[in-house]
Amino acid sequence: MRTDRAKAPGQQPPLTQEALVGAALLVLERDGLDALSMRRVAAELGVQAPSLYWHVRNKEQLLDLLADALVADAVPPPREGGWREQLRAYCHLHRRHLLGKRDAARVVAGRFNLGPSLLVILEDQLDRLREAGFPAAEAALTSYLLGNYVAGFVLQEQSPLSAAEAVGQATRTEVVNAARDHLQQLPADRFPNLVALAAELSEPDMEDRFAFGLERILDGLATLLEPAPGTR
Amino acid sequence: MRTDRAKAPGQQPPLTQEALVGAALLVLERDGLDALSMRRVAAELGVQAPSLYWHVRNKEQLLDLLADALVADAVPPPREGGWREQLRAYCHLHRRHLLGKRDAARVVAGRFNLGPSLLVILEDQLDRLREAGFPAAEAALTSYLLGNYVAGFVLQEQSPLSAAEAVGQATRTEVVNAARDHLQQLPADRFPNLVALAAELSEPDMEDRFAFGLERILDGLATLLEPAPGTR
DNA sequence: ACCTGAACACCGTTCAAGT
DNA sequence: ACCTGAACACCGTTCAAGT
Repeated sequence: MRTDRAKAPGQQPPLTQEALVGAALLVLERDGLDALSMRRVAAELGVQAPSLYWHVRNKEQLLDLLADALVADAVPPPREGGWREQLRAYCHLHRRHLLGKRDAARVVAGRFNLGPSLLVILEDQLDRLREAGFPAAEAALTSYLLGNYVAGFVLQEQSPLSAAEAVGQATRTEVVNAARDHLQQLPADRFPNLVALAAELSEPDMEDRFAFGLERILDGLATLLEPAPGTR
Repeated sequence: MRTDRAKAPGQQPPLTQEALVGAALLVLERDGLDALSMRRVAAELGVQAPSLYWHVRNKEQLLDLLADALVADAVPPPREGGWREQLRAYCHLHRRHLLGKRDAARVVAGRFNLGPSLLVILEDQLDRLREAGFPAAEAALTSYLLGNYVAGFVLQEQSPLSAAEAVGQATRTEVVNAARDHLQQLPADRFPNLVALAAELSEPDMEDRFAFGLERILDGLATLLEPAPGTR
């Protein structure tokens, strides 16, 4: 085997943080997060693993940098329409963006690092929110809420449904069917709702689920911004 | 060293899935998720690592079981007050419950396995939602939304703020202060909102953030259930 | 300043072999 | 049926040593 070295033909590009992140992006996309090791990133650069530690404190820091790189090429929606339309577009784009990159949500979710790319997005979002009339504190809270919602949702969405699927021993629809059957065969006296809603619960139309949650949040933000007539 | 064996004085309790899960819970609470290895769980049971594979397909399956065990002792809120109060209480309890167990959100979030304990909670939630007048499909979507929100939120909340904190080289307030300073020193012409909102963005009053998002969601569900007067 | 070799202390998982 | 020993193919990280 011995594929460790001589893999990258030209290793003239100097080893920098950006080079590490580029290699990490490549490994992530090609091999997935579980296979993303320091050794493999190093091999991608034609270098030994310990060399990376000169440019990066540890793997966690590399993952922080990777997370920021994953949102670097996100494209904000056009600045037209009301704040609702803009936030909706923002979230749908963000979801699509994460879904387009392998294991992206697993890297991004639960990682609070204010990298340069994220700062640009955050600034843009806050600006739109302020312009829409959101007070400062509420704008910050809203931005956090939306980012959290999208990342958390896609995390679920990108995760294997079960250990069986993760290991490739069952396809996604097999798992879904098994789940529905399982729910339907529960004792109807103890779990009437699960039995009745077996299909809705097990068949994950993620598009619908995402839109549902997002519209609830947008509605909630609307009543915050424009309280219902007669409330004040 | 050799602490592998003879650690558990009585290994008479037969090796079962429940025993594995119990040991895994113990290791998780004591050593954290990063230290939760098959070998360590086995050691906890006075047994060799390969033995576990007789009772469990692989580590993923053990984590699935662990995730369900983590919500097994969740206590649903009292069944009094309107649906809003009940859902609010549900989510706050769920958050507190996850926060109370080390790395719990990291195990639970992004893992969709319908274990027995989760089924009980789901049934109870659906029942309350149906009783409150939610149509079947909306009840299922709402339950998913809330579960996703809480798990995703706590995942962020329980995660280290940066690689520095993870490695114990900086305290949480040090990281927060550094983040605030970083935001404040950004060029004010390009990042006016980040500079202005530096404090709000970097000082994470997680209690507030959680409540804010939750109230928005509840408001959104309210307008779904009881459309604003004059809308129809 | 930057990279390598060798090593340490681990991993998850398989599989023949034991009982 | 259930557990062990030994092994395979890996990990992240440190550190002296090289250039």
